Amino acid sequence: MDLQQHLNIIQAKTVDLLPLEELEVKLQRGRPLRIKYGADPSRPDLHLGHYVCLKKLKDLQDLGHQIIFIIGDFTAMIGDPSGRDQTRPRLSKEEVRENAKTYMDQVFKILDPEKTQVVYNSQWLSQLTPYDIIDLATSYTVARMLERDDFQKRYQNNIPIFIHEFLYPLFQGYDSYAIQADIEVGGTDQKFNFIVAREVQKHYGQEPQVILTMPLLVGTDGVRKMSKSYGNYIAFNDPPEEIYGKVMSIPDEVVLDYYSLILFYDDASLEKVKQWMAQDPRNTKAKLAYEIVRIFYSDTEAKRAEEHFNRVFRDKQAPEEMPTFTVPTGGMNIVELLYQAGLVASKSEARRLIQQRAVRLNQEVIASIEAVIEPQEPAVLRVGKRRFLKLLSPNP
RNA sequence: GGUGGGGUACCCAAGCGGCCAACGGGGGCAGACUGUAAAUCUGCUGGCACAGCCUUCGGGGGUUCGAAUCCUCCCCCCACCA
Repeated sequence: MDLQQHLNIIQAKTVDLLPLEELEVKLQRGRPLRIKYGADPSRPDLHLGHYVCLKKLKDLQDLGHQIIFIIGDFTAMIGDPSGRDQTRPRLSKEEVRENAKTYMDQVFKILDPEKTQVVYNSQWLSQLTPYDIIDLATSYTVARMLERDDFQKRYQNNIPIFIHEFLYPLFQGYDSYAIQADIEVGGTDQKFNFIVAREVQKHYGQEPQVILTMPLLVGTDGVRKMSKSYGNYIAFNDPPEEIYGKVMSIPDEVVLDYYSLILFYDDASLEKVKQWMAQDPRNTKAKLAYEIVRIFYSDTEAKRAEEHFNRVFRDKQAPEEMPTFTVPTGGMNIVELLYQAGLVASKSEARRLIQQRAVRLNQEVIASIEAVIEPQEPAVLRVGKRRFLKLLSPNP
């Protein structure tokens, strides 16, 4: 493979890749590059938004470069309050370890564990003395810190910025120095931090890293970026049917984004998807859903998820598998039953749903909150579109 | 350190002694329509033993027949000044 091909793969789907010249110089040396990726162990649930970067890491790994995964345990133990409203929970060492394990289990669905190095940044950050920290702090100015758009926004909107939040980008930069990163990969929201890292590396006389940012994936609401706190995410650990269903529910406008950033379709292929989308949006999306399930599971699971979806939502049949509940002899009040079976969070919710004609027993709407359900088989209770319960008779 | 403004349900935001489980918007849930898309229309959105009762308006104490609303102390946030 020549340099240009190599570069093309690295460059695919990136937003920033700079400075390009420095990357070329690094590549020309012929040695594997050290690729940094930072993980936040306070949020161990990975979702498709993370996948965009992981896919990039995977491609880099396949090109023979060394992936270095930094678990930001130091930050997690201190409790970084950035990202607005809530103070992040401070985690104990044990919790961090556990989260990190959960995190990496998911990562290794994509990356090759044999070729991935995992390190904890407390290893070096906790060694820093006040002297070291002040020295580190001389590598950047307050004015430049305030350039960061989220700081700027907060500053303008009277949302507090804490001193230590200025320190985090510096620590992140120190991470780059500590592991001698050649490239750092992350979402575009990380660009600022990556730039700070370059300054930090220079401060210590190290060759600065190249910045590689990936687009942020829009969430299932089609509006905001995918994020756990917005509840618009598709998690690595979601069951196959869940992933399939969530993909089917994304707005049409973002289907192309997903083909591009998850499946990494090139421009020519995307053009075809675009046409297909215009003709048959339903199946264009179904294909997407299938492929995404396949990434995290397998062909078999993807097939099963598809069948499940078609059965339940297209053909409006009950799913093959659903939770069960044994109705006691003599019957049970419907409100009580829904609550005890865990289909609703409270009895009030059960009453509301019944009054809204959202509860069905074998296709028949149950309209009265006084209704008593007798043991019978086969019987399927359904709440709304997606909550199902199989009723059983007590064993004689 | 001083002065002024502010903390209300998942989020934003009204209310400023009883008509307040608390206007309105967002989000969410449900129904109709669909491709479980979007858009649109409608209803719901604290709990329970549900024409009633219980808990909720930063925290504690108090005034009152009655407080999210008044007094007091405390905690937190913001702005300006120093």
